[in-house]
Amino acid sequence: MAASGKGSGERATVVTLARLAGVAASTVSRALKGDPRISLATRRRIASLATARGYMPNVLARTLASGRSGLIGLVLGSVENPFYAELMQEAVAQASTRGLRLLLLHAGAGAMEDRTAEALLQYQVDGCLITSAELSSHAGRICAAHKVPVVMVNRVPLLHASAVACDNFQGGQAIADMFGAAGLRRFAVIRGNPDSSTSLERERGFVERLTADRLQAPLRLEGGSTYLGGFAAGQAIARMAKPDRPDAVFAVADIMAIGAMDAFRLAGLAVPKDISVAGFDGIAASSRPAYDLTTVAQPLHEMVTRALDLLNARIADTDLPDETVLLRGMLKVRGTVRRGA
Amino acid sequence: MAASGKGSGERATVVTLARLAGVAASTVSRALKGDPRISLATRRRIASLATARGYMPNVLARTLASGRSGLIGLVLGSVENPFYAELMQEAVAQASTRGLRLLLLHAGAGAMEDRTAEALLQYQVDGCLITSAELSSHAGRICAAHKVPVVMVNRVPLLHASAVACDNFQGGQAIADMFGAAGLRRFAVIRGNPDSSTSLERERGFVERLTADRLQAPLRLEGGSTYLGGFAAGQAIARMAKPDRPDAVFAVADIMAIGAMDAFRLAGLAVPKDISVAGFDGIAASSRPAYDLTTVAQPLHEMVTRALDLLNARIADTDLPDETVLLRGMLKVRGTVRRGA
DNA sequence: ATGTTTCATGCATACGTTTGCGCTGCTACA
DNA sequence: TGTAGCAGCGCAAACGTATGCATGAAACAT
Repeated sequence: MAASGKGSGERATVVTLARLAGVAASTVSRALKGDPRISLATRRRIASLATARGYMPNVLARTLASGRSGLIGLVLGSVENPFYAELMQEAVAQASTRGLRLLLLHAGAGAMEDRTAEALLQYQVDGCLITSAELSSHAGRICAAHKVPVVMVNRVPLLHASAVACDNFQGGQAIADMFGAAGLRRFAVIRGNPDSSTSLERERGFVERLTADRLQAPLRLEGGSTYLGGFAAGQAIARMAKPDRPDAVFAVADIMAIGAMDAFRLAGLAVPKDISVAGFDGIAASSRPAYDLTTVAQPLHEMVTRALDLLNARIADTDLPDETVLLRGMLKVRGTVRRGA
Repeated sequence: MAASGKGSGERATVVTLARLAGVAASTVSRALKGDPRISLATRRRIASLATARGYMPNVLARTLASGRSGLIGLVLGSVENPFYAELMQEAVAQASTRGLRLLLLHAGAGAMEDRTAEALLQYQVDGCLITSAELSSHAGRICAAHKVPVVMVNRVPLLHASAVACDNFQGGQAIADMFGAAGLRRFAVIRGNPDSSTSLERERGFVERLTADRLQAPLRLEGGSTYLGGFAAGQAIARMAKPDRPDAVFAVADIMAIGAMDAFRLAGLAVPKDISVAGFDGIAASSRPAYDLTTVAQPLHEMVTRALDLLNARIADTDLPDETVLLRGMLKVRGTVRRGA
């Protein structure tokens, strides 16, 4: 049998199908969409012809004619933080079931920004999902100028855009409450990327709740939202004299919490006996027995669903007002926090 | 007024620019490409007009006319293994500098395969990078039928396709040599996904070299290329009575080695004092002080470069024969292997 | 001064699809 | 029997770009 198996050589188009069916190309186009103006009999005939010939619509041509590409730009920052890899995977899976495809764009530094934004326009994306802190303002502005709807994920919008995020503030508070209830009294917070609203909100929720409860204000260490940053912060904490040393550490991202735990372990500090640890995100690694990390898990599936909903609505109606959806994360108390009072 | 309609709100097209420059659209098209047939003066004039108007070519229209989309399909499997996340990031970065964009496709189970393959054709991808074991045969066949060049990364081709991979066999041998030189004598290998040629080759290299050196054939455990699989295998090993227990474990992927190390640690087994461990891939986590894992690092950057080169060549000339590039990995001896003889 | 190149550009058409509008017949109602 | 209404379909014009071929003019050689 021939390499192609199906088609008799040429790629099937609406025109070829039309010729075969003895109708006009427009009829084929409409029939394939189930347009009720075409009789059921004709629709069936064309449909079976299409599958027989292995017809695949040329999405690009459709875009040109209709203005809709079915393409969503997914702008990623670094995926060093596994949370973003998980987010991406979820986005790909859900977009695919909705018949959307993702154009993957990397938001590197500086000059790349323009290239990234260019691509968004050149490929006529219908909308855009942004998960990167750095380029949000620039690309966001460009998208707004060209009427491309934008939804930020895990970010609050700095500009004209909608957003879906976890209620980071509330999550930070929840951690503070939990530490307090466990009888912990000396705190540290490992901060994230200072440009990320997400990190700041988590920290703010934590700190404000401690203050409100008249608990000691936490020591603040920089972690930069990376494993290495968390590790370094953990080392710094481990080096402190016992009386000064915090008995509970909140890292505003799991990946940093994991780094800190590794540092503690290497320094001979036991978790949670000597020091309690909590993170935020609920990445897969947090549930590994080796860490069993207490954390606030982000509702990843729901976040992506809502983000695509928001985007879809704004693609259908460009004039919809911006909207921010805040979803509550789920506190998962696991083994890294000392029990009881 | 209808004739002029110069409103800067209008999206600039070749036609718009042509009208403004007082030339034909074809001249604009050629000028923007730097076609030497157009005089330098005209080219300059049009170029400046284009930037002034913020002209962005419509890639989709270009594709329709020229047949080249500049789009590369990137077919991913699960990114549970961080190696693939790193690979993806590298691919995005390099593709972007070459002016290629990536259409992200997820290779889920079963039914998704068809949807995935459909998308490849519908969006007229110029070529396709496949990193997923499961769907390689199916999607590969479809691509071949439609003359879409395919390059497998980290896979050897089962079918009509080119490929770039690390020399997995040689890497497995290198691990065996290193274990032997360290005086280790009782071995275990934690196997990967049984459908993945990569995993099998690593294992084969390891086993054959041990055999060739008249060393004991290794115990074989299943790890399924996941953290959890590695962890379970580690637990199984840790449960063994000391005299039977291997003194060296080769996990054919770092993520499994890390799982096994966690299991050892939890079981009170010290690495490398009680047991030596080696992995394969060189993922970021392997270099963390908490693991400091001996491994064979894959030349990620080089692999992606070669893969894109292969793809480019086959896009330019569809009749180029398939080619498989094997790159040597780099053995990184770190702290998880007992020193000396 | 005439014929021949070379250069710079325009014309037309193609790519595959969508979509507004118009054209047939047929049915039904008066 | 005439005519309005409607179901079913075709025509043709987009969408933005690329490209083979034709064209006109200038430069060159004869």
